Amino acid sequence: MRDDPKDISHFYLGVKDLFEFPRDPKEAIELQKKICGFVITEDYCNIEKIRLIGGIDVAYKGRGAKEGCAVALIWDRLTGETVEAVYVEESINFPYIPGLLSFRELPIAIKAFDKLSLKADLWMIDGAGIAHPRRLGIAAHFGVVLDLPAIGVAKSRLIGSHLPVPRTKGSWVPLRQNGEVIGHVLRTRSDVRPLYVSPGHKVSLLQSANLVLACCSRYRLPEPTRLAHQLVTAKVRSN
DNA sequence: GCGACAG
DNA sequence: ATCTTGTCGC
Repeated sequence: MRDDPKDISHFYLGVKDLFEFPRDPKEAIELQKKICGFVITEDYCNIEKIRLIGGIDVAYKGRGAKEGCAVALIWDRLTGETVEAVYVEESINFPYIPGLLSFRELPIAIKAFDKLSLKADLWMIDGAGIAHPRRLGIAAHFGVVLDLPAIGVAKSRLIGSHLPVPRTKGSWVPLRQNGEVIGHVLRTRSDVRPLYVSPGHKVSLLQSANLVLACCSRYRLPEPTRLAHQLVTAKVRSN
């Protein structure tokens, strides 16, 4: 159990609400409504100073298996090297329900996060940030709960609509819902399906896209997420 | 009622 | 996410 509330969200919600993961979908939705009000979509640090970026990915053993595996790692943006990586396993009970992904993967993601000894300046999470029905995708939930800057990097769309994205790397178009911009559809590689990037917490819409693009070299996914995915996949299929 | 639907 | 081989292209 945690006992180190540091900001407004922790002060008003308390560790009980923040680290609670209901089994009941109805309760999960109510909790999202309660937490979403604390998401911050403004930059909380100089982009220039962001050097260590964290990445987390979850994998499952078998088809309907309940065993989940997760890798959390910290990638150095300047050297392009992974400075630390940890692996954890845990049974996963909550089912996959569009809109409630965090209640399935956040528990094990936090378990992996806690195992790290180093601290990242920012986190990139597979899935949506505020580009979510209640503006609390897994990346936003992660950010508020841990009080850390986070960005949602989804490989496909959950909600929102957008115009076609130019086919060249670096191009992007806003992702919107009812006129409100909730993220960006970013082309991280020419002629390759774009990514759906949205702020998770303490990062703006513009910087979210800029940072993800800054972490992409020759692959579709940004390095932190790509490397984490590569590691869990290797781990899960070897055991 | 009928589709859509992160991982 | 997961079940799966080869294959087309830069």
